[in-house]
Formats: sequence, C-alpha cells, structure tokens
Amino acid sequence: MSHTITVHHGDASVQLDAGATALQALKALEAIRGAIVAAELTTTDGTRSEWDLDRPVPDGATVAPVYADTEQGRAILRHSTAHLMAQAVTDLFPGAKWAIGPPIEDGFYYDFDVPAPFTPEDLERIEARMHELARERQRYVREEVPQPAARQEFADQPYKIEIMDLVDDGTILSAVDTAAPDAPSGTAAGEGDRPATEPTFTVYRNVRDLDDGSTEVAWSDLCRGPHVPSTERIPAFKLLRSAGAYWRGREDQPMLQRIYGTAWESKKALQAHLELLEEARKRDHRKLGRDLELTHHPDELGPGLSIFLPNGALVRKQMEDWIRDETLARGYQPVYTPHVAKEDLWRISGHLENYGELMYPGMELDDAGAAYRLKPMNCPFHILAFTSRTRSYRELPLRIAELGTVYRYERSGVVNGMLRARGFTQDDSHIFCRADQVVDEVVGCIAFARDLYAAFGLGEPSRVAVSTRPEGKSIGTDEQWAYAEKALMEAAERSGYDYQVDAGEGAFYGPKIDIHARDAIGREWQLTTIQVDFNLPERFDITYVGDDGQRHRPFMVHRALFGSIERFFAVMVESFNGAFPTWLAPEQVRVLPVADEFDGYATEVADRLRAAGVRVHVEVADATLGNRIREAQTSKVPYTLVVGGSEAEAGTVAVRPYHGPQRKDVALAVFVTEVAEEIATKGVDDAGPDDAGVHASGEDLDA
RNA sequence: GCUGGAGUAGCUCAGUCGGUAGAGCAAUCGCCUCGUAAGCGAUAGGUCAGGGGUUCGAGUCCCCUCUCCAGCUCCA
Repeated sequence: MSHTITVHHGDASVQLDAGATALQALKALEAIRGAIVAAELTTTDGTRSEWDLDRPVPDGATVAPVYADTEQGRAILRHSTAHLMAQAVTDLFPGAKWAIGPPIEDGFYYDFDVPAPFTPEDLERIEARMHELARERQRYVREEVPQPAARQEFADQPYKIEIMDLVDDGTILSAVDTAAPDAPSGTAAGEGDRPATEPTFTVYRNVRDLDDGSTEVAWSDLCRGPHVPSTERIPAFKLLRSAGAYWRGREDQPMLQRIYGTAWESKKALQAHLELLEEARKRDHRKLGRDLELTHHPDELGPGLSIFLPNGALVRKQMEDWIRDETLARGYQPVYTPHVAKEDLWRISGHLENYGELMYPGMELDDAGAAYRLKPMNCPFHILAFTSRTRSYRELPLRIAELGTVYRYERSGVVNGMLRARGFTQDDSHIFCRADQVVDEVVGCIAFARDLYAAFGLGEPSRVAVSTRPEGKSIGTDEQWAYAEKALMEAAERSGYDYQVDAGEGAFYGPKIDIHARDAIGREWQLTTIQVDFNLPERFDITYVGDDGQRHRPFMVHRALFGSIERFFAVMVESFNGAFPTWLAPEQVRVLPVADEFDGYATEVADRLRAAGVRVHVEVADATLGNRIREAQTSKVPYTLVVGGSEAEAGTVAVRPYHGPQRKDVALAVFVTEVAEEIATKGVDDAGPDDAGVHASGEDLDA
C-alpha cells in the first residue's frame, strides 16, 4: 500500500495522504458548490455507495458531493434527524427500546417500544429536547464493531438483536431494508465487505465534544449510514404525529409507537413543506365534497357509503357517460346484474371461502330457501351472462361490461372517505378469450386506460405495477402463471408505460397490472386494475366450442379502468381542487345581472346557453354584485357572466372565467360557440393537477 | 382489527374552576338595486355523537358504544 491515494471528481484528480476523508477529498478537488451532507463514492471496481464526509476514502475512488437540497441529501439528513429523535426519546423515556428509523418520502420515522403511547405533549417535549441536543453540535461517528461486541453493546435492545439475527452475515443494510428481512442482501458499505472472516456491524455514535477537550458518547445506534457529520447540518425539523405500527409490519408482532417527523435543508424549505401540507388538507375530497355540495356522508348512512348530491351526480354522470360510450365503441357488450344473489354463487366462485369475512353477512330469508348476499364483485354475474348459452370460439374475445355497484365489509380502520369505501361502483368488465388473445386484450385495456386518464385530466399515473404470483396460497399451474405474467409484462411494455414489478403481490388466482394515482396528501391509490384469472373459469367450469368442435376453457381478463368510480371521483376532486374543467363541472356558467332590471337579459343569455347544451344558472340581483361574484368564485363555476345595460344593448356579455383573465364586451354568440366547443371537445387544458389551486386570487378567503 | 387524536347550530369554531349554550358564515324575512370576491337589519336554528355513572348541578369529570381523521395491518 502506498502512503498516498489518488481520488477523482469528473475530469479532476488529486493526490492525498492515505486516510484522507471524503470531505478533504472534495475540498481538494474543489468539487463543493453548496451545502453538503455526505459524499457519493465510486470505487475502482465500479461499486457506488454513499459515504460519510469524515470517512477515509479508498485509493482510486471517484468522489461526488451529496447536496442537502436534493432528495438524496434530504434522505440522509432525515435519517440523521431520526437518530437525533431516538436519542431525545431515550433521554426522556429511559428504558425505551428502539426498533428502526428510516427516512421516508418527505420525512422520517422511528419506532419505539415504550410502556405508554406518546401523547401530543410528549412530542412537544421530544422536539424541544432534540433542539437542545442539536445545539450540542454532536458528531455522527461511524464505527465498525465486531459481531460479539455489537451484540453485547445492544444486549438490552431486543429489536436490534433481532435485526442482527436477520442479517448475521455482518452486513447492516439500511433500516428500511431490515424492515423487510427477506429482502435480498445488497451491497455493503465499503470496507465493511472485507471477507467474512471477521464480520462486523456498523454502529453510528453521536459524540459530544466537551469543554475540557474530551469527548462523550451520547447515543449509539446500529445503522448502515451514512449520516451528516454533525447535528449542525440539520437546519430544520419538526415532529408531526405518532401512531402505532406493528414490528416488522406484521399483525402478529407487538405494536410499537412510531413518531413521524420531517426535516429539511433550511427553515424556509421546512416552512414551505408545512404550508404545502396545509394546502393539501384543504383539498380533501370530503371537505370539497361538502363545500361544493358534491357528496354527502351522513352518519345515518353507515361507514363507507356515499350519497352523490346533484352537483356530484352531474360530475359522475359525465364519467359514466364517457365510459359507457367508449366501452360500446370498443366492442364491449353491456349487461345489468342485481346487487344480491344466493349465497351459493359465492361458494362456487370461492369468494366466500377466501374473502368471507370481508363480505356483508347473509340475509336469511325464510321463504327463499337460501341465504342471500350483497355482491362484493361482479364477476360471477358476468360469468352467468357468458354461460347463458353455448359459446363459440367465433365470439371470442367476448367482452361483458357493466357499471356494477359492489359492497365489501371492509375492516373498520381502513375505510377512508370515498377512497376506500364499503359500497362503490366499478366500471367492471370481464373479457373471455383464448390464451393467444390475452396479450392483445390486455394491451387494449391499457390503451383504454391511457385514454381515460387523458380525458379526465389526471395525466401520467404515479405508478404502474405488474404484480406476480404470491408466495404460498395461489392456484393455477406454473405454466399458466408464467404465461399470464409474461402476457401482462409484454402488454405493459407495448403500452409504453414505465412499469415496475411487485413481486408476489398478485391475487391468488392470477397476476395483475395496476395503475395508481396520488391523493391530495400524496397517498397512492390503485385506480385501474387489469387481472388475468385462471380460477373462475375452472370453478364455474366455463367453456367455449373451438373450431375443432371440442370444448375449451377460456381465459378471463378482469378489468376496471376507473377502478372504483367513487375513488376515481375523489382523486379527481382533489387533483382539480374542486375546480373541474368545464365539460365536467356541474354548473358550467353562472349569469349575474348587475341589477334586477337586467334579470330579463340574463335569462335570455341563459336560455341561449342552455339551448347550446350548457349547464347554466342565473343568480338574480337580490344580493350585491360583489357578493354574487364571490359566491360564484367560491363555487368554482368555470365561467361567470356579468350583464348590465351596456351588454343588454350590445348583445354581449362580460366573461369572468375561473381560470384566466376577464374579458369584456364578448358577443353572446361568440361566447356560446366558444363554451359549447370547449365542452364538446372535453377540454382539460385550463385545469389540471399541476395548476389547480394556485390561480384563483383570494380563493383562500372562503376559510 | 390495532395505536393515537377528534366529535358543540347546515359549515368553521368559541365555551374559563362543573353552575343549565355563543359568534361568524349559510338559511329565512325585510330594507337596499348599474358594474367584478362579503351592503344593512331582524328572525329562526342545539337531546353539546349516543348511552350509563359521579355530583345539588355535567358540553366540561369517569366508563361503554358509535362515527370521523392520521398511521399500522388488510385490500378479491
């Protein structure tokens, strides 16, 4: 080994004494352009890893700074903040056992085993303690500890011991990875992966520098790292809430107390994030549903059930009209089926066996000779439609479609507004086809879904995932699974969607491809689902007659593009912030006469618009104009027309769009043509997920 | 289902130490009537989520249930 090393950054190289740290290397390379939290290092063998700034770099490495204001940098500083929080909890709650504390999107959490759950006051105390500790300028010091010593050090931390048991090859993965112990072991950090002759665990110690020049270990945690060099590099953080969370995410494991927090590269960024959360809260579909009189969820109705009020119903009608028209145009055949059926039907389908606890209980009817059940799915009915007579291969693919309302007795804790409901309507279809038709059918479904997202202004989905065969319980042969999984991936590729594979996340009866979108507070919800099913064709013993005159078993493709109309509606409301594009808006135009002597002209304007198919309403001059304009704006009506003497005389209107600038003296005929055209083309340009909620001056006044 | 938080008028909220319920907006009625985000006045509106308990007295304290919110788990 030489006494000097060479390190690189871009085209630059520099020689340093052996043992030089990443920070020294970056300084020497003049690579630092802003606040950094760590380094990213590529070794001569091409391995890339994140690296502590105070950690010596190996010879030949390429070093790059990780800036605080990047997602990568924030993850590191959030991880370090999680350690700081755990230290504060340990100080304030002696004996607390700590589990895992990873960074997550927009923040971090840490799980603790404590005798009593944290109260909101506890969180305030913990946060205050964190600020005290941060002011001590504690350093984060990395140390590799031999296995036995590590086990001894954390002997009173049963969760840490369990983590060590799970990764006993000496490689401490990130805390996220240890939460999923069956995750494959990835690359270990740097020197850590020396041959396993002396396995070590990485421990990070928070170290205080005392006034007398000595040092003191304040707190230590088993951790892969990396971390910021010092608590000084944590400029802004806030604890948000606490909640229970099962250890290792399993219901049969103890429930720990999780504290969520967020940390940012500056106080300003933290403030901006908190304001964003506040704005998101105002977009909640339940709040907007109330304010805009879209939906109603009275207690008398029951959890997870919705009433669509006239405004919401008009939006929903546009959704339903669109999907019905498109479904017919794409060769589907409509059916209608009932909401209840004999229990036996769900015995045959297997739903009772597999999902019985999530179905509403049976209705015992004395004179019916059998119990009846509310339907949790539409598929058995569509199969009965298929088997209404002998089917020929010439009819395949046979696509049966329905807007089918289903009822699932979801566990009480999971019901969530209209996003997770107990009664909801699927734009459900079942495609019966030959094996060789599956790919084309799935491709067709995905293309259909693409058109739907474009039409309703949701843009690109947050995630597209192909879910493959689950471990353990699943039916079907290896060949069937392999074929269907390949078909779905091929279809996803051909569709142009950037998809990911969710290994083992398929249904027991077949793989699926799902399209997800986010709600106002960033949670992902499955909207579109397309599934290949080998189960039901077997269970119902359905067949078609092939060109060989023999009976063959068809494949079934289940698909729902909105998924749940209620859920899609909720996501859309939040995405548009209640300000629907004109073609979807319940009330498209509101006409305001400036004084009641112009009520007549206002009515005339409204009649012209109504004749052109526009949903229009006149708000007569009982209140002041200012009051009625405010009302129209808070109702998010796309167009408000103001008419008075000059308009009546000239046959014009003054147009005040919800989005965009006002226009005066627009000829009525011109406006009617424009708005009718906009509605006919189902334009979504003026609104959308990105700009909804940021126009509308003074919109927040309605708080 | 589990953990925590919450529930007062249609909505948003106040309600002190336990002393019998309050505001703004909305609604209704009246006055006002030519110009781009709240005109003025009056009236009405409550089983304080429901039930039980403690107390002379409970919106307030205790217990149970329901519902909602966030998270965990689950999601055909």
